[in-house]
Amino acid sequence: MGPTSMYVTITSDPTWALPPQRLGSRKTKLPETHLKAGSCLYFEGDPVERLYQVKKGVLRLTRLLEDGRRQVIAFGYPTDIVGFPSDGVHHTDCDVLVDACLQPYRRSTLEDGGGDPQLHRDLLQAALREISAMQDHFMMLGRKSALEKVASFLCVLTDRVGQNLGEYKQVDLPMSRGDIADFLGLTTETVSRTLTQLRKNKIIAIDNIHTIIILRPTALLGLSFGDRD
Amino acid sequence: MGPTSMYVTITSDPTWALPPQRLGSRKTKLPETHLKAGSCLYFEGDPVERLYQVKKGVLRLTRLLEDGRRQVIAFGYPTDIVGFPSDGVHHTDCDVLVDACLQPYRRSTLEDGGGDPQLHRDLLQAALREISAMQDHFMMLGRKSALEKVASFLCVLTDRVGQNLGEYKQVDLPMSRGDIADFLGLTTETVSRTLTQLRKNKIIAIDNIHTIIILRPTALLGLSFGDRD
DNA sequence: CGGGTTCTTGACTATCTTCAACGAAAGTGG
DNA sequence: CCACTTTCGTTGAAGATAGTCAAGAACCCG
Repeated sequence: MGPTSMYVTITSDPTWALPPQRLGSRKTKLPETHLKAGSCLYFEGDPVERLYQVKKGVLRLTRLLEDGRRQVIAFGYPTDIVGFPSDGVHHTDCDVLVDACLQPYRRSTLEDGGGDPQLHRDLLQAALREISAMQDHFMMLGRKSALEKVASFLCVLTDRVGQNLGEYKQVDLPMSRGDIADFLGLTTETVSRTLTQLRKNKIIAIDNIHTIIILRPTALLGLSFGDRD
Repeated sequence: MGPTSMYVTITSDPTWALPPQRLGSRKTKLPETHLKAGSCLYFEGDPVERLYQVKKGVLRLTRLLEDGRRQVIAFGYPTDIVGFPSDGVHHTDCDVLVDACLQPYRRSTLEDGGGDPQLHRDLLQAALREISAMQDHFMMLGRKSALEKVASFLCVLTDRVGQNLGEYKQVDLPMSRGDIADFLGLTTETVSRTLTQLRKNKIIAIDNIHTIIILRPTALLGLSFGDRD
């Protein structure tokens, strides 16, 4: 997947496979930012000074409704870019889930090039990929069942940051069940039950709360598309 | 709301109120395109040659899952811009719901300026607004009830293209109930029943299938946020 | 008109949520 | 380092919301 925040979406688009590891040229590069888990990068409504490419760690982008309902918009993993402005301000909160290292870019680089045309192009492409990725996520939120959502989530995360263990795969879930629920439009209870169901069907194993072993990757992928279990 | 496709989202962002009616300067402008209802502007997977600003009419952007499930991504109303590319191809289908007149722009204008910096900036801003609007729509799809979704939909559409009739308002729904359902992540039956419920509670009146009168705009807005009816 | 599509309505069902309890894990202060 | 507290995760039972299936009504188009 490309240099844009992570959406849990099954896409077979092969052009996403090779994200540029380093954007633009090196002139007047801003220093990297290091942030501890639990800290906050920005809040909804803050004026945008910088965009950030995640180098290490995991971020969480959220939006809140007045009555407290919450939607996790995306998780930001390495190579992702977060902080696209709209009318000059942030439209999500952004918190750090896992100690992070971020490369900041000036907002002006996105908006008028700011003397680095290559970086300008890269940031724009990242924004366009973001739009496409969000469209995929619409399908997930609007049209998939709880099982399909959770299966999709595990598949995408495993593809991006999982490890191969022979025929099995393993993936770390640094976020809480509540975060996953708010990302998928479910409740924590439903996420928990769905994981249990996958475990009982021997599709996955739950090594510890934050570490999932994918016992049958192909079966899980099938479930994410709605194949009968 | 700004020059980006319509998402049904309640946002109080005041900066969205004044979309530029004409983007960029006039040099080498492409001729407007006229399309009949029922025709198709592009399909998912088509290479992107042009972006389009809707001048008149209504477009529908959709995405399909292999098994036929469908998600309407957005409806395109006048001032909206549709057709943002990702990796050079379209990621939705785009059909015409109401006879449309479109202003095309070269893809290169978005991607490298193409000799018109102002237009380049405007298109980029439209893309960034699109991201923000989609984030709002996530909240709708993931966290709102059927009643809240339908109420939100009516409110946003009325704000954008409704007419004032004294204390009442009126709005045209050129799309089918199925389109609304696929936009909101519901079934046609649920959309229909929810409209009936609003009618029975005297919040709206259904003049004809495609014309809704908002009898109590404030009450409807309340429902869209989850106030008790 | 007449036939096909779309919309509405009803009865029933399934899925997911809610509420509640319990257990496990993690954080805190002695 | 351990006991205490709190948060987080799992599970169960009950309930609500929205989906499914089916039929009839309204609308549209030739």
